[in-house]
Amino acid sequence: MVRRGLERWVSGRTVADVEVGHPRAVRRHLGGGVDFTARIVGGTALGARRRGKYLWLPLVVPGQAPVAVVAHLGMSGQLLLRPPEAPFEKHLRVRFSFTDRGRELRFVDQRTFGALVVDTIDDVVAAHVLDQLPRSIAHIARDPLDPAFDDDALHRALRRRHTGIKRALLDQSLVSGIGNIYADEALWRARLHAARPTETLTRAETARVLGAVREVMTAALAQGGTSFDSLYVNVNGQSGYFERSLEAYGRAGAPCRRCGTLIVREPFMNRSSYRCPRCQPRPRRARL
DNA sequence: CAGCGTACCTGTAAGC
DNA sequence: TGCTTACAGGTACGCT
Repeated sequence: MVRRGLERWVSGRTVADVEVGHPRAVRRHLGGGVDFTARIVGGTALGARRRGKYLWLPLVVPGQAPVAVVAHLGMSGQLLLRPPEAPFEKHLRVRFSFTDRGRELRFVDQRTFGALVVDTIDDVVAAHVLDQLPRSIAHIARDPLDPAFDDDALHRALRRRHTGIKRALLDQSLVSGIGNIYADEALWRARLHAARPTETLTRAETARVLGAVREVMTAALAQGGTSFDSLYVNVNGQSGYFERSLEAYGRAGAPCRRCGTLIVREPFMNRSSYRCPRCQPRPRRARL
């Protein structure tokens, strides 16, 4: 959704100036804010791409190798398209203005977990810039809704791993786009415990998990989608999804909508997991 | 090297 | 009422 909005609003436009208002927003850019700006001013955006939780804008800069502005929105990040005269948002971190003096792109991020990087794109034939992955996210796997996602390869990768299924689902190098909430929802649907060892997963179980992940992502996408009909690119695609469809996440003490057993909350990696103790019993050999 | 724990940050909500 | 503490989230890095 955000990607589509970006594509529509930013494609073909040339960056006039960049203002980095908060150094933390570019902390993963090695050259710092000055270099971040220098590398993209004068560059023209070719489109907008996404992989997992990352978005990027491939840019052609005259006299330079193509680059990409790579964004991770973290939990609270937004990319907004605002008139230049619009008052600054409280948590405005980075501002991109364009030579056409139209709407500027603003990166707004309350909790500062999001980050922007200017990255190189390897081995580029100019015509294929849009197909290349920026270097910094070369390790990010496809998401399960990607037509090129390989279900069988994931199954084999899981069987090779020695960890719990929830940890694996959160590992963006195995499968991308899944966070704590989607993981809990998918595991509830697939009736699997978070600590189920990945090396013992059957083909049918992997298929069940993948099917569940796809259902959750599709539902979230459908409900989050409403937010982008306004003139800005909104990101908080979960707001609508939160209200209705959650079956496990955040429902501690509430009855499981399949069997009525009370959902429990358990500590997991310094945060929480939610599950139905009856539908998702702890496996004899658990890997958390 | 694979797997696991933790720091990073800030607003909200619960607890005293 | 006002202060303190816990919690939420994804990633990168350090340790075993």
